[in-house]
Amino acid sequence: MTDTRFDPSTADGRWQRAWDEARCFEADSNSARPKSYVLEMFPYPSGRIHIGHVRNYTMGDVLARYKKMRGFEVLHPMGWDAFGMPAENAAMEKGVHPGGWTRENIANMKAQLKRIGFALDWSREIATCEPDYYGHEQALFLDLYEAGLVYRRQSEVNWDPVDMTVLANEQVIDGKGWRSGADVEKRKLDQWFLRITQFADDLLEGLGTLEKWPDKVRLMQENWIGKSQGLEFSFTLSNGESLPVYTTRPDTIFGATFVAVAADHPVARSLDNEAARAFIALCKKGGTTAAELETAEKLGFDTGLTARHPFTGAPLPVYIANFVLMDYGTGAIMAVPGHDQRDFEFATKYGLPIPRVVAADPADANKPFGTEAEAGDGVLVNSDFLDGMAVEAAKREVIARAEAEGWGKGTTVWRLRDWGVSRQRYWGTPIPFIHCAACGVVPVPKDQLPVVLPEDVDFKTPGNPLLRHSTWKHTTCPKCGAAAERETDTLDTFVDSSWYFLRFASQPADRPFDPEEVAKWLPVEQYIGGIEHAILHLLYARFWTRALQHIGQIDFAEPFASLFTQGMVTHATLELEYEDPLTGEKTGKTSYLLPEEVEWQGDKAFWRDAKNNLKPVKVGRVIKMSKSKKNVVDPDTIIARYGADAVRWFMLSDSPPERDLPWSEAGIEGCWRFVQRLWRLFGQYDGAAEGEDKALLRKLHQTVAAVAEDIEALSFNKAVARLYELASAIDKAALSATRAHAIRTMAQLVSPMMPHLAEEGWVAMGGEGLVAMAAWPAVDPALLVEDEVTIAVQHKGKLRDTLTVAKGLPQAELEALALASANVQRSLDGAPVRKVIVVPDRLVNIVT
RNA sequence: GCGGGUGUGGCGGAAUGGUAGACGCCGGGGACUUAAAAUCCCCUGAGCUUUGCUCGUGCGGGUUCGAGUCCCGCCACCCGCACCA
Repeated sequence: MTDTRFDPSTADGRWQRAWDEARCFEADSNSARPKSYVLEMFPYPSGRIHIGHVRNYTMGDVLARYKKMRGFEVLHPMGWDAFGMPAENAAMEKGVHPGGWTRENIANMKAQLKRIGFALDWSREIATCEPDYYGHEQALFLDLYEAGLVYRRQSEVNWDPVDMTVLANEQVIDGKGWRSGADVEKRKLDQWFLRITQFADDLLEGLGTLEKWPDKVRLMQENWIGKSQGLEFSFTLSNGESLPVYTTRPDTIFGATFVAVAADHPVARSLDNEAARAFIALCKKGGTTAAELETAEKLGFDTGLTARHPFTGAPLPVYIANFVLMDYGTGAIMAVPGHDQRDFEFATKYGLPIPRVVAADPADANKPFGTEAEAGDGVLVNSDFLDGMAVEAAKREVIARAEAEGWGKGTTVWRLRDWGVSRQRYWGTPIPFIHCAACGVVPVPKDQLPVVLPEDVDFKTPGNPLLRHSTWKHTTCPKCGAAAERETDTLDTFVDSSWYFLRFASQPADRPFDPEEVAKWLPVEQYIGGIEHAILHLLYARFWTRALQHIGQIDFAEPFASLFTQGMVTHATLELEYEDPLTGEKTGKTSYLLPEEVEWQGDKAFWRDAKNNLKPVKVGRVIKMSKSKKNVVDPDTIIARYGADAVRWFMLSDSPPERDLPWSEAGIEGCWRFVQRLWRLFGQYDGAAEGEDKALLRKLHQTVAAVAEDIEALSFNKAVARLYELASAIDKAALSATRAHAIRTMAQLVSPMMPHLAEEGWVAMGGEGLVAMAAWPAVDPALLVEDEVTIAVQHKGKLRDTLTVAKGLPQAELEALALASANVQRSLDGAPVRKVIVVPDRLVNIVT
């Protein structure tokens, strides 16, 4: 066999073509094998595959290839989350068409993915921006409309008054539009909503069945749904009107010292008062995000109205407050400054009283507050009939009294809000409705779908091109035939990603999916993606699946049986300080460098200038790779240099997959060396060698079992460590039939991770067919157990000695051996033994 | 601000409440070579009075024969917050 180096530049492409020709990775839904659906979150086609994608898809690929070797019929598809803002930004900045830009990006990224050797079923590829995808989405949207799950109402958006356009939250920077720099305003528009709140309880309950989801994601979703029990009641205002409020802390009702309403609350808007209008206008400034609202300084406006306290009859001042949300509860609150931080800050600012009604101990009833509210548990004080009660009992008591006296009732309130899906943008799925002056809002008949986006649009003027288009929106009413206008809002791209996993299972031309095929493949056995999707995407996909179940199109509620959230790929930032070209002095200005532009000497980085001088480079913090910081590596560059397998191996090594992975030149070099080391090992395969090596055989079987276990647990870093150990054991072993067998088995074991090298070695060692199609090696359980164990001997909890003994040695013998140890005797130094703890096959701890 | 997570040698990390630091990287020493690259072997948490002892898993407490692991209180960093995907 050859002793030259493994050459990925020729081998990678050769095997990628071989897999394509054998159509290895096309899923056959008629197969009798057990099925396994492995899915990674599909990418946005930004133009280039990011190293984070490589990590994500390598993990899924290892699992998919492994499952195939274990005899499963594997569905491992790939597609493109192809609608969204970046395409429109590119159109505005570079004058390209969003569709052309997106499709070109898809072609580039697909070629990149192919070069990494992923075992993907490209015959099922989808792009959400094509009418043969989004047309079916429009049909599903109409189905949900018929089921009463779609409605329209007014909702706030970020409005840029200079660009005359709606801004996304990320386009609002410090309350100003990112392009215009103008102060952003909140503006109300008629928008489309999905009734996700109808499934709130169900989505919450369903979390309990998702045993293979990370606890943290389930907890985040639970908190997001935010089920709370509270009291809804109405204050009578001094003008005679009634003001409904909702509180989750009815127990603290005697601590209420004021009432606050949202800026867009009817009570606020009805004030005939210049100062009030000015204050409401002030509240309209700034963005719409929760983070912004909650960190902004608490501001209020005294309406002059008072509200009558339901128990004491005291008049409480009514404020308009910028921290009260119209979307949650009733848009009005009873404020209890002692026991709510926001109310506390507000009361402090406006000099309102802060009484204590909950104390850790009844004796602390008049203990003053520090600089913060106390939201914790305790006993009610200063609260009339509630005094002495625990918080929970007091909540029940107040609700019971309110209900008995008829002025309020116990209510369940959800933090979860309905899903606003309207986007005032071009590059998205057109919402299939028509506005008719006579008939109102009319759905587009299904036989007229898809409503296709016009291609002839321009982005020279700001705003939605669909609104400006000369013909597109003009149509006729499907009901009365009169002239009418199309809806110009498009759907949130989260809608596109809420059902793509169904379309992968089957792609009929006349329907969104074939229910029988979906039943065969779904739910997804393993879903892999970033933690940043823990709430929105995953909750919306769960909702959409439930909605389809609700209308009888599918018969399961949860799309993803098992979820894994992987960490990011990170790298230090590299900064070079400019020097004045004439004087050579530092200018204080710096620029970021790409990792490939620096040279390392130990942990110091340098940049080589045009005159071949080395300039020191400042190595910054290790952070998520981002284009703006230039701390990125391009998958194509490193694959060209090291081959796909070394890159794949790096993605799996060292860092646990759920944690961040710091990219390093030294690390990828190490992976490259291991690729070559395995290649040399394959070269040592000798099919004619004789003799058994029991120790190596044991190590081999232990490794096969452990690697299988690690891959199934997605603990790739541990599997990698095991394979390093096995490689070292084989290296050290003398020539034998066992050694040859182990070398050949190694090709199978690394095949999910380094498939090109594995194929090349497999064929060189006379393996039949493709190793990608070979079976996973069998394990002999008898070879997994060791017959000797090492026992730790401790005295005073510290290690004093170790003993190597036969497995299963009785406790009394272990104890005797431990006490006989010279190290133990020296440590004991004659002290009397009080107690000996023996854990069989593990340790002996002597207590004195 | 609210919700969630993470923290172990110079670095990435391993460790069913039971020998902390597996495995890899970096570094040091050696072999091979005219030389280099490549490769192979050995060493590599800190300190000390070095057959061994002490300290050591972000910080401060606690439970336990025994704590990286369990409990309480902090600190730092990361993710999400509903129109980025």
